[in-house]
Amino acid sequence: MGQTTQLPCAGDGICMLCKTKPLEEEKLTCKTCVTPWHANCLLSRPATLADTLQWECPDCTSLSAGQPPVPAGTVLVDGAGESSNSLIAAIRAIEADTSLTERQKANKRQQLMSGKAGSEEDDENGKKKKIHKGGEKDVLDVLGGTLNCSFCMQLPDRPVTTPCGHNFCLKCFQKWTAQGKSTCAKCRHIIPSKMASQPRINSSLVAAIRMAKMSKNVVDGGPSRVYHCVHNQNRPDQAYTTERAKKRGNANAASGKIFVTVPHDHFGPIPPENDPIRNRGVLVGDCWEDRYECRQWGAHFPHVSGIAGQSKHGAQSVVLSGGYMDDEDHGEWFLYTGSGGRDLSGNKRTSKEQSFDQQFEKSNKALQVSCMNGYPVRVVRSHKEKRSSYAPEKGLRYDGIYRIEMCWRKVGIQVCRYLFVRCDNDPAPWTSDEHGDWPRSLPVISELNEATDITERKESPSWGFDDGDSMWKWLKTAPPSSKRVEEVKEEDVNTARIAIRKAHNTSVRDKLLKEFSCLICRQVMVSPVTTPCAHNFCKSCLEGAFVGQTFVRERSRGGRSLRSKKNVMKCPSCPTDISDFLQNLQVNRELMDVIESLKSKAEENEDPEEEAQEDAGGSGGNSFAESENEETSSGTDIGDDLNSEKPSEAEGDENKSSVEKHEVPVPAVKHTVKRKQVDDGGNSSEEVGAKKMRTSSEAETVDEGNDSPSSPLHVASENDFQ
DNA sequence: GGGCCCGCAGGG
DNA sequence: CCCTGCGGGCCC
Repeated sequence: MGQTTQLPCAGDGICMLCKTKPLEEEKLTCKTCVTPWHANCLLSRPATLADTLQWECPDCTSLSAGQPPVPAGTVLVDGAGESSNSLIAAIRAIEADTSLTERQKANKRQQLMSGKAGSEEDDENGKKKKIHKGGEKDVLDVLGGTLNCSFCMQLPDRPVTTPCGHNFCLKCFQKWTAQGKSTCAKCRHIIPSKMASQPRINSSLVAAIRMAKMSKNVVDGGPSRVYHCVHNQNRPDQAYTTERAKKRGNANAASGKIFVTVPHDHFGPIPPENDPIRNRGVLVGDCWEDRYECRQWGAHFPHVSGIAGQSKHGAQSVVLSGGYMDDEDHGEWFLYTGSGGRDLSGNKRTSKEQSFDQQFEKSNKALQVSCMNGYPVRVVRSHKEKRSSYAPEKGLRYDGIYRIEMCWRKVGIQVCRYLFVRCDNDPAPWTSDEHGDWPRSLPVISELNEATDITERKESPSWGFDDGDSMWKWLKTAPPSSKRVEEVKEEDVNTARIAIRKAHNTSVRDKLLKEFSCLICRQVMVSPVTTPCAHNFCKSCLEGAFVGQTFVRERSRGGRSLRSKKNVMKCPSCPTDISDFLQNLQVNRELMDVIESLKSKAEENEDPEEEAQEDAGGSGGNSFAESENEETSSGTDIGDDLNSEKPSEAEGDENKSSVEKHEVPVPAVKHTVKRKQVDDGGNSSEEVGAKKMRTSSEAETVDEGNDSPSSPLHVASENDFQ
């Protein structure tokens, strides 16, 4: 794997693409990052000696311009040519301005990207005005650039945090480690190898940057619909702390109630009108504990299969969960492998080895149909995809709409392959951008050179970017559904809505709490530390959590290490061993500064939250109310209310009764599960399975309580492609 | 952490 | 009705 893109030479000088050590004259050094590259493996090489000296590598080109280099012959995704031309032209103009220093150029580029520029093309297009109302002094101004990534000197994009508390862009960090560097670029502390190989995005910092960018709005209690993704990931890992986690038995559970009213063959986003319970639809960043919950909210219906689709109709959604080793995830685009070709004998559901060829049939055909028609495909990422930096820490997360731009069959044991490219109006959960996707050019896929059955879309896509509206939408009518939709009872909707609103809160302090609570003390973090697994705690809380346990240092007695497995100290939020990290806790000063700054801003404007709450209430927003989650889970509020009306209803032998009766917002659907009996004779008492229960409490993702129509696409700014 | 195996849902 | 499947719990 890893053959798709262009890669530099590693620390040992070996080209990461062709794995050979290039001759001196085959080496190209980037003028910006000084990384060596193998010229023979580049898609386009500088033509003259002068060009060679001024050569900028593909990474830097894409980092600075937010756009990958576009080699000759690259297909442009629709719209890119038109709409982003002016932006690209503006970037080129900056680059060409010899009166500017590199630093000034970077600043200008950043302004351009973040929509603050107020420059020519704003007026030209007249559609990029909204976000920054005037030049108010926001949190970022106050911080004066301390948050910037020390590689690119810009706000960290997809921020990752080293155990020593320093923050970088994921891309910059990866480039650093790819050169064989194993120490922090800022303080030279050692970077643990696991973090170097699998850096995880620090979702609190994503939130911090988003809030800082929009700090004016935050204080207004204003829109922040993009946050909901974050705190969900950053919540304590209930699987290790609560009763619910100890409960077992979802393995063979029946599906719970579907809470949305879209048919199973519905294409595109789940809109608010099909979400009678929350009236907000499924938003980018929504998280679920498992595939059952994901299914209940309509993001992806099949509970084992990774592809939802019908060969005649098209595919509606996919899940990325690492089931196929060839998959490659670059966030805004990824390569997906079709299903099939595996030996499932022995009553298996999955298998690792690809034992025979796949064909474009069934689900694989469905994906191909979606490719050819340019249908929107919902994408859900699972924590089980361990190799991706974009995977959520736990559970599953809705990452928005993608389109399949091409598909083909790969050589070897033939598998169907699909190139997915993001095209959603909301920003991806890992960016701190305020805007969604802008049409982008396709990445270069090297495996295509040896591919067969290459399929590309011939006609215009059904889902595309409308230049007039500056947004992605249906350009053709959506394919009609052939499935029936289950209704949701009116009174249940109302009951649920009231219950949800009860748990709703929108004060600034609550928002800070949601995003920045320490997972131990549940207060807004003081002196935050970020673990290598990207969880955040107060320094003192984390220290306190292990105070009873004496850490046995790694010294040996009689040659034998004292630290056995039992002495390993696990992150309070996940099973990661953080023993080493605990030995030398470093505060994430940059995160701390943002939080402090936001906090003091919030305190300045303490009052106006009441009205804001009123307004927001109308949209039926809800929130997690996560701070009480352990004792009285937020969902139980709802469940209890409803259950008290209908006590012990689904108690019965037929497990599907409640489903068929549409006991709607009952978040807890009960069902029985038969357990396999292991030989020992007639013990009838145990053999009928235990009652299993699924609650939806974890499925309630946060809504910032604001669906104000002013939210949408703001500035057209270019998204970093890879 | 790896292997095993189950019911269930959905496509055809 | 049969076949498939990027889950999930459990046991080791």
